[in-house]
Amino acid sequence: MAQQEDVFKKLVSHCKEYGFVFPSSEIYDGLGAVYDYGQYGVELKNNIKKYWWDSMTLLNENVVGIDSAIFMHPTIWKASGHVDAFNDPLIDNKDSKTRYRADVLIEEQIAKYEDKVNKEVEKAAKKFGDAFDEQKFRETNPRVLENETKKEELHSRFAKALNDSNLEELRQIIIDYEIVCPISGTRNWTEVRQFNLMFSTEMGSTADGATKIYLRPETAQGIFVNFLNVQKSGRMKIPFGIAQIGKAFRNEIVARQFIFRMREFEQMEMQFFVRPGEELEWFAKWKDARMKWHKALGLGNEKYRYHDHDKLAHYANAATDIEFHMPFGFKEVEGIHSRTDFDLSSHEKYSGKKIQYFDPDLNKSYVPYVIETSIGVDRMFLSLMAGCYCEETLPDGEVRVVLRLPAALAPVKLAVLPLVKKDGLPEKAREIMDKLKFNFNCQYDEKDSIGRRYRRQDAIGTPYCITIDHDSLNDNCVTIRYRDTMEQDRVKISDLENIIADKVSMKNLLKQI
RNA sequence: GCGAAAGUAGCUCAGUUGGUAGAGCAUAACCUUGCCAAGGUUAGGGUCGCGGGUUCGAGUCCCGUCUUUCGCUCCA
Repeated sequence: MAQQEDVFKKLVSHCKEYGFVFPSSEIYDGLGAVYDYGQYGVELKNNIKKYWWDSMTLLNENVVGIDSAIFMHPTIWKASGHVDAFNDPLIDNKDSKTRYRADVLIEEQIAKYEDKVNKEVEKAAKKFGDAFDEQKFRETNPRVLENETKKEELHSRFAKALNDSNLEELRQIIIDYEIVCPISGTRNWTEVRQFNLMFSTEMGSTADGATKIYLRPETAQGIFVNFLNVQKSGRMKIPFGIAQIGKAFRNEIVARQFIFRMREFEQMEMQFFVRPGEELEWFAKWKDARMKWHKALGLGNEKYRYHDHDKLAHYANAATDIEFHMPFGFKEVEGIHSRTDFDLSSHEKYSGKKIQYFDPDLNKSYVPYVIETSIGVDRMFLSLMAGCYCEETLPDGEVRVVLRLPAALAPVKLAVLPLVKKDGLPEKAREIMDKLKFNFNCQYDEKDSIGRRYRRQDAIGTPYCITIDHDSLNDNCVTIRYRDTMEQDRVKISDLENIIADKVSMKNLLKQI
């Protein structure tokens, strides 16, 4: 484990040192759990997105893409369940380190007062037998009266605090009524906090006319609310899917582990609409298809596994994760969920619009069922970095740091290196650069010894280097050096374009799915 | 959020009982070599996370704060 943490630390350093990922706002001490992608990071990230997008929209005739806005009508988040599901006032006991819902703690206290009253009444009833006048006892017994008063005071304060969403008052109530933690028995409480996982902002330029809107916590809802638009304008027939890549935002309580859990992140989601009753069949199909997509990258099949959910979310009838072996253990990279008709039905209800599909084969209308595949771009990025980062000891004992990224995803495809920076070699190299730069991300480097330049390219995952030497000027050939094997071939300059194009093509990757 | 540890150059780190900052690698320029890092000369780069306090004097001691990492907690 210590060794794995070590690898993780090295990976984070490597990401920063070589321009893949930087902490956000670093010169201002950073911003919690927000990161920026650097010059190589953005290339890798774009390539990941292209790999996914092409695998969805090119390989599946019945999957099309959209790009919906981040801002959406606030009622959408009521329909999806996001507004209500995460609105509880929470408080922590510092001694037992246990988190409670503040409202539940207070309600329990109210119940305790009621219990006390009831016990007094029971006791008296036993004692006095038939002669017991409960009404009178309740009105006169000092202990009953005391508890009743407390209960009522507490209840009205509590109701008012809840109504006003007054979190400080909730805490004050807990302190005033000496409510203790059931585990530690202490009253060492934190502040009461409301954890809403959605970020909100205001739309509208005047303060009083502004509407509270949310930054989307998932991209899926943008697909659901456009279901009819796409289905009708694209003449889509069920089964069909809608894919989308975009930013999502979650105000995580604890965001950690580098880019694994961020507050601003990017999702690649595909919602596949199917006939009711056929959803589990499609669920199995997508589960399989998505795993193939991952394994085609060649990071090693043993690094992936499924994690089937036993406990299902309110909307799902089947769910599984694809987990990747990160340096800190197997972690979720992608989720595949059978979401039933929960979302579309809910939007029907809240919008008042019929959201159904007329199925000519069945000759009837229905609300389609949905299979969702949802993958985090940033997690995918991290799994690639983790899976490809390699410190290799060469036969002479020297250590080589190499990023064995799939060629199709590598930020830089080709480095063009004159063996020496004189004798017309740089000029020849520039000539080759100018021919190839339209096809691939190429990098020219003439600084330092050739060996050192190879290592620099290894560190950013450049799969191919070509070296222009003195012979090149006469025979129009260059050596091509392979990142993974460090072997070299001599090839014609005129063949370079085709050779490299084939090696870095996304097509060859997609064919393996 | 609670608890623990850490924060000094782009990266990894050193810095003695408190006396105004160093190394290796990296970067840039020039010279030299030329197919797998670490040749020579030179240069740039740090208000020691930030703010207060103690002191004649703080990278060092104290307090606060921010950030990061780990554990717990949470995770549609």
